[in-house]
Formats: sequence, C-alpha cells, structure tokens
Amino acid sequence: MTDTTSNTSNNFIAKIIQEDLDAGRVQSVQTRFPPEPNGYLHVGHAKSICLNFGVAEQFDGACNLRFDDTNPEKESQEFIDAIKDDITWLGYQWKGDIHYASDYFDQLHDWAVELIKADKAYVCDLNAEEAREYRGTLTEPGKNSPYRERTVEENLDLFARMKEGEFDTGAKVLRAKIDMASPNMNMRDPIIYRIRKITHHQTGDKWCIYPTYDFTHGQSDAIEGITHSVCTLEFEDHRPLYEWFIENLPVPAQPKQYEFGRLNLDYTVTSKRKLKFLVDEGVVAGWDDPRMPTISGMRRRGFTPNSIRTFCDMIGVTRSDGMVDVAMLEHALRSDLNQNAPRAMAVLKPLKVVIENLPEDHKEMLKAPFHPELDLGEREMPFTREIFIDQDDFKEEYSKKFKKKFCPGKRIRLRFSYVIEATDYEKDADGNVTLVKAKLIENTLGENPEDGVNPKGVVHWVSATDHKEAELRLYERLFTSATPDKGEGDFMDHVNKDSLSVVTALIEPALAEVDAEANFQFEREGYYVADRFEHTAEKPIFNLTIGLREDKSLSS
RNA sequence: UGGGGUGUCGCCAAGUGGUAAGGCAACGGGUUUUGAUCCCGUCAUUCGCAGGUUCGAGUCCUGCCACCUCAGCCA
Repeated sequence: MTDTTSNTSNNFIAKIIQEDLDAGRVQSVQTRFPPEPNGYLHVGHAKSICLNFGVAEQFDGACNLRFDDTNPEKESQEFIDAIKDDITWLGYQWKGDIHYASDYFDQLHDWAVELIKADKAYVCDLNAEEAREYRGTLTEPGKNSPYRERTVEENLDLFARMKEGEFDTGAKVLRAKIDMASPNMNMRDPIIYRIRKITHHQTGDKWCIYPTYDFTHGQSDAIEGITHSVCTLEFEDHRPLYEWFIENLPVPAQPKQYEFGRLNLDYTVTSKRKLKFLVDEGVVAGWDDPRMPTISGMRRRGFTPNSIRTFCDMIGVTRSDGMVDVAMLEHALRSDLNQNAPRAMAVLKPLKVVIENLPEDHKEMLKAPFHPELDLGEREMPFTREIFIDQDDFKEEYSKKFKKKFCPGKRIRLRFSYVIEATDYEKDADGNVTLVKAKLIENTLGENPEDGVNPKGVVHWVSATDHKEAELRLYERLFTSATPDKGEGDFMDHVNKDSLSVVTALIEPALAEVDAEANFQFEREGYYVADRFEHTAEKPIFNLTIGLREDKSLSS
C-alpha cells in the first residue's frame, strides 16, 4: 500500500512508443483513458488505466482523462464522480483538467458540415430496420441507401434542420459516404450523427443531435494531441474508420490507434451490463459491494491500489485474449498485504479457556508488535485468567493431522503470551467442548518451558473479560463457475447464494480504535479491512479481504 | 462460402534464425511464537497441425485446423 510499482513494462505498446520516440515520429507521449460514464469502473478498466497512465509515466509523457459522453441516454454525473475517485485512488493523476468528448461537439458538428460539403456525408431517412436490411450481412455486400445521392445543398439543409430539432428522434441520421460493399461492416456508410432529444449531463439542452463514437473518438484524440490511442481488441475493425476520419478531416494531429486484449478473469464477470444487472436485481448491495469486481467494490473489500497495479503488471499486455486465473489477483493482494498490513488478533468461534493457576483478578498487559518485520509499533493486550481461543484449536483426541495438538495433557503457545497446558474440559449435551481448563506454565513469556516439553503449536486468543466485539462480513466468490457467462444458461444461474455471511467476532481492544479502510491481518484467520463506510469505534465492522494461504497437504 | 485477429507448460507471458526467461498454480524439502511469511528444489527434447527453406526454425515460406471478433441510430 505504500510503494508504487516500478513501471518499466516492456509490453508491445511500450515498444511501439519507444520506437516512435527513437525514430522521432513523436516528441513526447500523450495517452488518454476514455471511459463512458455509464457505469462503474471494474478490474478490466484497471488494466487499461494502468496501461495508459503507466506508459505515459514510463516515458515522461502524460495521460488525459476524457469522458466519452456521446450517449446521454445512459450516462450520468454519478458515474463521472465515481470514475474520478477510482482513478485517483489507484494512484494516477490525469493531465490538467478533465476532458469531455462533449467539449468538442461544436467542432465535431463543423467537421460534419465539412464532410457534407465535400460530398462525403449525407442525410439518410432510412429507419433502423431498413438501414439494417440495406447494410447487407457478413457475407453479402450492402446496398446503397436511396438517399445516398442527395445534393450537397439538400444535405446541408436537412442536417441544419436536424440540429434545429425539426425532426423526431430516429427520423433521420447523418452517414459518412464510404462503401456499402466493404467487407468491413464499419465502412458501410456508418452513421455519424443521430437525433436524441435528451438533456445531456454536460451540455444540457444545447443539442438534440449527438455524434456517434466513431465520429467522435479519433477526432477527440486529434484535438487533444493524443499520440497513442490505446483501446481493446473489439475496436480493431473500427481502426480503418478511425483513420478515414483523420484523413478526410482537417484535424490538428494524426493520432494512431492500437488495440490490446481485454482482461478476462475467471469466476468473475466484467461486463457493465451484467454488473448493473447484479446491482439492479439486488444480488449485491450496490456497485461498491465488496463482492463486486468494480474498483470501488475491490476498494471496499480491502484491496490496495498497489495490489491492483502489481496484478496488472503480472498479467502483461498482449493482443491474445485469454482467461486469467484469479489466483494471480489473489497472489498480488496477499503479497502486498503480507508485506504491509499490521497484525492483530480476533477470535471467530470462541471457546473459553480458564487458566486455573492464575488469580481471579489477574490482568497483565502484554506487548505485541503490529508487524513481524516492519516497524509499525506495538500494542498492549490484556491477558487474563479467562481467555477465548478458537474452537478449532482444541481437540479431545490427539491426532497426526491436528498439528496444533492442544488436547488434554498437551501444551500450546498463546501467541505473544505464555504456554498453557490443558488439564481438563467440559462438554454440553451435544458433545461439543464448551470449556477448557488449563494451567499456565511459569516463565514461558518469550521463553520455552524449563522442563523442555515444548508446545507443538501457537494459537491466537483474546481476553474473555477484556475484549471488544466486531461484526465480520465474510465473503466468498460471487460465482460458483469459473466461466459464469459462458456455456448454456444464464450467468445468474451461477451466482453463489452463500457469498456473504456475517458473524460476530471477539477482537482485542486496540482493534476497535482503527480508522475506516485500515487493512489488518487477523493472525491465522486472514486479511480484513475496517469497512470504508460503516465501521465505527462503537460498532467495529470488518470485511474479509482474503483468507491466508492454506497448507493443502493438511486437512484439519 | 466475407473481413479482421489470436494460437509457446494447467493459467498469464518472454522469445524478432543459433539451439525454450519469468510469474501464478501444483508438488517435494527446510526455517518459523501466524498450518502465514521466508528459503531451497521439481515442473515444455518442445512452441495449434502438416509440409518446406536453412548447417541450424517457436522464430522464414506454404497449406490446414481451432478459437475470438464484426451485421446498435451503444461505446
């Protein structure tokens, strides 16, 4: 959570940039991250952010944040604010002010008029269905629109009237005049302006015609002096069109588009539509639910910016589309948390232990460091006659698999405390152990027993009379299938019904005082984070970020 | 029967004619007051397949196969 990644990636984009710099094709690097504000950013966007901002940093260039807001129907300010937060949290800073494609609507409109004047664009009256028929199919060429040969004057007049709001939504569109027989569907006279009588979150009611993505993106890149316009593979077919506009319009620069393979993570869906569905259906509590693969969800789950950036470094950037194992994300997370998160103790399934050779009112403050290697200071923990350990750490029967071996007559080390020996225990009617009686072995604070009978294990504990309670929200993966959106059936069929469980845990007093979003490792339990929004000292709430890696050769 | 892409270990990924990096996972072993961490070791005679060029090919050529992607007035 401290140091940022090295940022010396050598992926193919970085190589292209290096070559362009060496050959003098560009003087400095300018990239951009262009989200549409119609949803929250997810882990796939994180890959793009790390690439675009990372490569700019690497070559001493800059990266712009530009909202691709050409479709007011689905966009909103809420998403704009959330996206800004996410990028900042990840540790990146865009150059100067935020840009909006809508900043360029005037220029875009003028360029559309230029195109009409050059007889390279025309107003078409075909409705959506007719347009589809005229477009042809993947294997058959399209047919020219009957409106394709309108005169420049007529087109100019019609387009002006579209702009004035004279026609209904969908009644007319402006199309580029390219080639209805092109094997590339995007070149079959693509629509560049459509009528949408909707208030825009940035431009209000100034416009009732809006440019399409294709007519907006490349020109916006040119206006901003973007040198390397990096997008995902599905836009590859759009590159000829991107270039067509750059070549046929008097744009101020010649940006180039490059595509990389988007991130696919197993056990995860990364599609705004599906994520929105999970939110709308109430499967999760919101876009920032800790189970969501959104940046804000991951943040609330306890991911650190560094862990996400490290993950992006690990997976690389290529043009091949693959499925990344979530274990890689989990590794990056654990690795960062292991190095930086303070440790503390919490007992989830309490089992009382009475240390009978200690006086009733025994209370001793024991010091324990917050981290095994880092100097994060230390805290004091009250050690008393009655304590709680976890139910799983005591067994009636001695066995080879049970490595702790805290059983009747056996000893155990209480972490940062003394060694105790079980002398007796009690059970309830169902046969569950309800109490363990023990004796403390003298002089074992920081020392092994003088009689040479060393404990076989170490367990975490908390005072039975001096502790705090905390709500723990335990999360599991949201989907039971590695590929929830593949194969037959709906992705909703693979939702894990038990992805959230809430338990009350007993925590050491010092833990109640921590700030929201503080990451901790609860020793031998896992990594937890104080909930960003609901954690308070009065009612501590921690989210399970991820469990500790487990030795799978032992069962328990 | 169209166009555009991609195919190197279970997963990600280096490699750009000179004899297969690294990470994740997995599996052994060691250390340990967290069954964590850490450490050490094992893990592709082979690069989608088949031919060809070459002293030599994952890298060049030819053919084939598989998978992804494109027919929104979404981005």
